[in-house]
Amino acid sequence: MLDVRRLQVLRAVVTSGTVTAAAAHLGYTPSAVSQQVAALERQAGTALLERVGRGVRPTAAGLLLTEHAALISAAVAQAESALADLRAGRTGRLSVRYFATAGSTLVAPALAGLRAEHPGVRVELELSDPQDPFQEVADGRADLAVVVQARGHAGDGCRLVHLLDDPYAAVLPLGHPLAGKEVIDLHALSGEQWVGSEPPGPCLEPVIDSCAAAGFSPDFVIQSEDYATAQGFVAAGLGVGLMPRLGLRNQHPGVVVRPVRNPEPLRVISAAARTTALGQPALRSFLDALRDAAATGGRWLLRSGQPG
Amino acid sequence: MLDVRRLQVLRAVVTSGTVTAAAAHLGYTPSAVSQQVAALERQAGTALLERVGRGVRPTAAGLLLTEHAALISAAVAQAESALADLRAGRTGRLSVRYFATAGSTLVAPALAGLRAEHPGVRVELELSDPQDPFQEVADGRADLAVVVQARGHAGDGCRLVHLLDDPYAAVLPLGHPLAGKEVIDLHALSGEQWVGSEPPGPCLEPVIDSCAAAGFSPDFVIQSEDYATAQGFVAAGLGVGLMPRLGLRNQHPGVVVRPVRNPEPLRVISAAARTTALGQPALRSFLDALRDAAATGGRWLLRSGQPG
DNA sequence: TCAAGCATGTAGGACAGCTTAACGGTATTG
DNA sequence: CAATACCGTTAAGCTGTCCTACATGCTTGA
Repeated sequence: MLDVRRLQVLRAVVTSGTVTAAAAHLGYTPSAVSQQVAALERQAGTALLERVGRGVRPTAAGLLLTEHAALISAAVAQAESALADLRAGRTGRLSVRYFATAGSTLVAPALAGLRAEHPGVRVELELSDPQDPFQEVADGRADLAVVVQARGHAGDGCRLVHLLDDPYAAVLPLGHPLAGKEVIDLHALSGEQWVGSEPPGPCLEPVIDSCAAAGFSPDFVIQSEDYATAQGFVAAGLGVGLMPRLGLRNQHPGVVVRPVRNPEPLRVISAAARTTALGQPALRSFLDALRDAAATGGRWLLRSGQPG
Repeated sequence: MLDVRRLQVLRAVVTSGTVTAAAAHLGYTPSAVSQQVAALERQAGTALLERVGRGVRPTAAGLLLTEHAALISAAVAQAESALADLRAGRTGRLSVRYFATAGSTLVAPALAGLRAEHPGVRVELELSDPQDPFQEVADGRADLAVVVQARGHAGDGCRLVHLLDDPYAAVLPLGHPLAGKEVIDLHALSGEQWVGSEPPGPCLEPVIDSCAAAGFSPDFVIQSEDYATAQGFVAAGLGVGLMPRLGLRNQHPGVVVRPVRNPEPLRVISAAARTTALGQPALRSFLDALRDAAATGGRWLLRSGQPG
């Protein structure tokens, strides 16, 4: 196998014309260069330089290897350039997992911010069950996930970045007796029939826990899978519901939304990424953009919390 | 600058999947491989491998560098292949110098032989003044020269390979008094008017020297530059000449050619090549072909020497 | 819980590679 | 034509690199 380093030395000699000039150019002594070329000749099995007068001239084999050395050097330079691009975030891939209600408020503006800062980064978005995108991140199948923080989840080489506290609100049909109140005490809903709006998981937990804290257990008469459908059930008078604010940005005309207290259920929305991947500029940029989006989104949540 | 050797180690790890397997494949210990990758990570400024469970997984940067390592490896392999082709004589360039009368008898058949054995070798033929193609060979402007050996020419890093002794013959006009003899004594031409057939140089020297040995100095009444024209002058009755057999393969109808003796002038035709270039298979093959052509050409010279 | 396998550190020794110094050869200059 | 300066090469010596042997931490399967 030819030694690439020695090929570069040969190239320096051939382009410089003399061993001494090449040595000066490389920061070596002429002796070192001469020895390197001699070693390369031993590897190649052929003379590569011919002494002529006071200097040297490449043989046919030497010229051939010099040309190829240039090609190899270009390939290495290309690798370095690609690596630099990747390190600087000018290129690369970012695999992002998110869940439905986080899409429009958090992911979409964050993606716009990333695109502005790192146009060369290709983002692969995938809607995921909110249950365990952790594993996908930890396994490396994804680089970042927007998740609803569950109780037991201590990061597994993963770093959780807090984005937003998403409060749940009461969703009542128009004309419901409690619709007149500005803020609803959670216990006031204890006797109602309930429309469930999410499958068991981290999004349902705050509801169950808060109701338990208020001293009752909700009586689900129907179970929906998404908040739009659940609002339809509420509007149809099947019952009341508790839904997170992020799921209520598109509000059904047949329902009223009221803040809840004592306690106010919350779900914590975070971003998860591998600790090792945290150095990537593109990922950091996306995280920052997510935080920005969460801040503005949070302001909107607060405003909508006080209906006027 | 990225170390190419370490890139290959990284590639082995990524393709093998584990450090241990890569080490076994490379003939190293896992520790050595791990250290090499660590050093490469230091050079690259980024993590390239991530520990996952019991093995390792390449990061985005690691995967990128692995792909580029494959490209670089291919470039090196191509260089090695090209070098092997050159060494084996499957490719390359051969710059050949020759002089006019050697062309048809020596160079042409030799070239055919070379083509049969090394079809990939490109030959650059150039008609040269026969005076000093030595310098062109020594300087590397040519790889091989067919030359007329001069007296003082001790090779200057050049090797001379004897090809042919080319005897001079007397060229007489039809009806010349000496045309009836089978063999002509050189001294018999001492009183004649002479047609010179070559400029001063290694081809003229044997004529001058032989005449001096025969006790006279030729009286040139006209000087030609080539043998065809010189034969025309002889046929026109301007005088007699001494021309080498190789220059008489195309014989003018108005002349007769007779062998000469006491002494018989000779020019020695050799091939010159740099000693350092003597290892090239293509050059050796061409030299062998030249010797073959000289042998068959020599037989022809002998036959034509005894006109029937 | 134990054992096997993997990756990764640490210490030590072998090797490669660079430097210094000296030599043979070549072109330039007086 | 002699002297000089320059170039490439070689030998000897030393420093740094790199690999091995061994130990450790960690993960997975029995």
